[in-house]
Amino acid sequence: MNKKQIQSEQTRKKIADAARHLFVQKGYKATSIEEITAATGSSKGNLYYHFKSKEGLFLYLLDEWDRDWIAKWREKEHLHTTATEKMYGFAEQMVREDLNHPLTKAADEFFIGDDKTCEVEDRLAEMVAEHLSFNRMLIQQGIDSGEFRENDVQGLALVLEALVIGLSQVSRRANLTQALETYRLAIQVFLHGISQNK
Amino acid sequence: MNKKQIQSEQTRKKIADAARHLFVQKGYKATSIEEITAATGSSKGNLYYHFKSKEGLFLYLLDEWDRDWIAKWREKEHLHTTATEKMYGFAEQMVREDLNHPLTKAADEFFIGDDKTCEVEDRLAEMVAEHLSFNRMLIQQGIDSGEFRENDVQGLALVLEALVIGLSQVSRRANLTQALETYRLAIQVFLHGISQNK
DNA sequence: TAAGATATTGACCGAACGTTCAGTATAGAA
DNA sequence: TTCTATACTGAACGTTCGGTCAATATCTTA
Repeated sequence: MNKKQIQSEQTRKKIADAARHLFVQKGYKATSIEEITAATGSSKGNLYYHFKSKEGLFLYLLDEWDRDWIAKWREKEHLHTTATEKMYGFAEQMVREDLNHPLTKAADEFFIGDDKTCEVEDRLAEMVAEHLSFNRMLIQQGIDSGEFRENDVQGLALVLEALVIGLSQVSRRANLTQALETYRLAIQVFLHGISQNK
Repeated sequence: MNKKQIQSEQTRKKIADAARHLFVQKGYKATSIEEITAATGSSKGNLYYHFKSKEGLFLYLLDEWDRDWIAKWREKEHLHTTATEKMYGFAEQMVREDLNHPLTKAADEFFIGDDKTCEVEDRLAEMVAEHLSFNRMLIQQGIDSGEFRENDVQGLALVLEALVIGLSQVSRRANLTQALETYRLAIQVFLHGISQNK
């Protein structure tokens, strides 16, 4: 690869990294192009040379995030045998790789806002569906193995999604160990409940 | 009261209602003053005659919401005897009175955003603390009565808060019956868990 | 009814933001 | 070295938005 191509790709990566960090920290709308370029040191025009638009940049980050997440999950999934273990692993990856990932905060802005492009809307709907499908699979697995009680799987998938989204928001300003603790407790509650009658 | 005063108060209420509806539906930033005035039929200047600023309007809505919520809760609290029943009642009120209340969506925007006034920041921190305190009380009550297993109360309060926040987001585009169902299931899971081993 | 207080209007302002573009710098090809 | 495609710059543009204000309408009071 050319020296120029390498440098170009580095710049692209630099912009993407800075943007990801800012989107995650401040949300989509609250992050300005100017801030992103200020964080990279390169110029506004250069950002638009590498990315079609702000939406396009965000979309790129979503895709990247999605690919990374699934890859990392597949890497570690086999370490967990039971569905219960998988659930804790799921929570752990959520916190470790992903605490405050772009989706949680920014996707919501897109869903509600009226300035979204069809392309983004479709992609987001797709991602939420994937999430719910993932949750359903995880839960169904536990039910099949007898770990979890028979129940409304779709409903539980939704509840789990809600829990994860809420946890991400509540933990946004917490440090990693605190967040991990809260996530673990949440999953523990989700799995075992707090009811006394056993 | 004067005819003029009555009309003025009606206008004020009309603006507040429209603003609440829009904030709840679209979030804080995404809702423009122009939209609010368009929804009320009155003018921009008139809004600024009745409210100090956009932030002031939002703050007013938060206070109003808070007062209403607590009043309604106190009204119905005695109907529930056990902590378990209270928890369901809590969820029901959340959905019925409050599905997508201003706090959930907009408070998050304020917390992260850098354009917040100290006054708003303090008020929001106060409200979150109140929420957690409320949750703690509810949970502690259940533990004292033997309904809930002994556990980390502060942590559980945080988890419950996360659950409620997440549920509100997930249910934003659902109808009331669907939302109620999801909330009930979530509380049921929170209370009893999904684990098989009893 | 006249004067004054109160309520309402909408054009306007300045700042912020996403986006564009004419121009410059640089690395590889010829 | 010269030429060209690629990488990059930053001033400028159009739009949006929160907020202001002088003018006007409406109601109360004396």
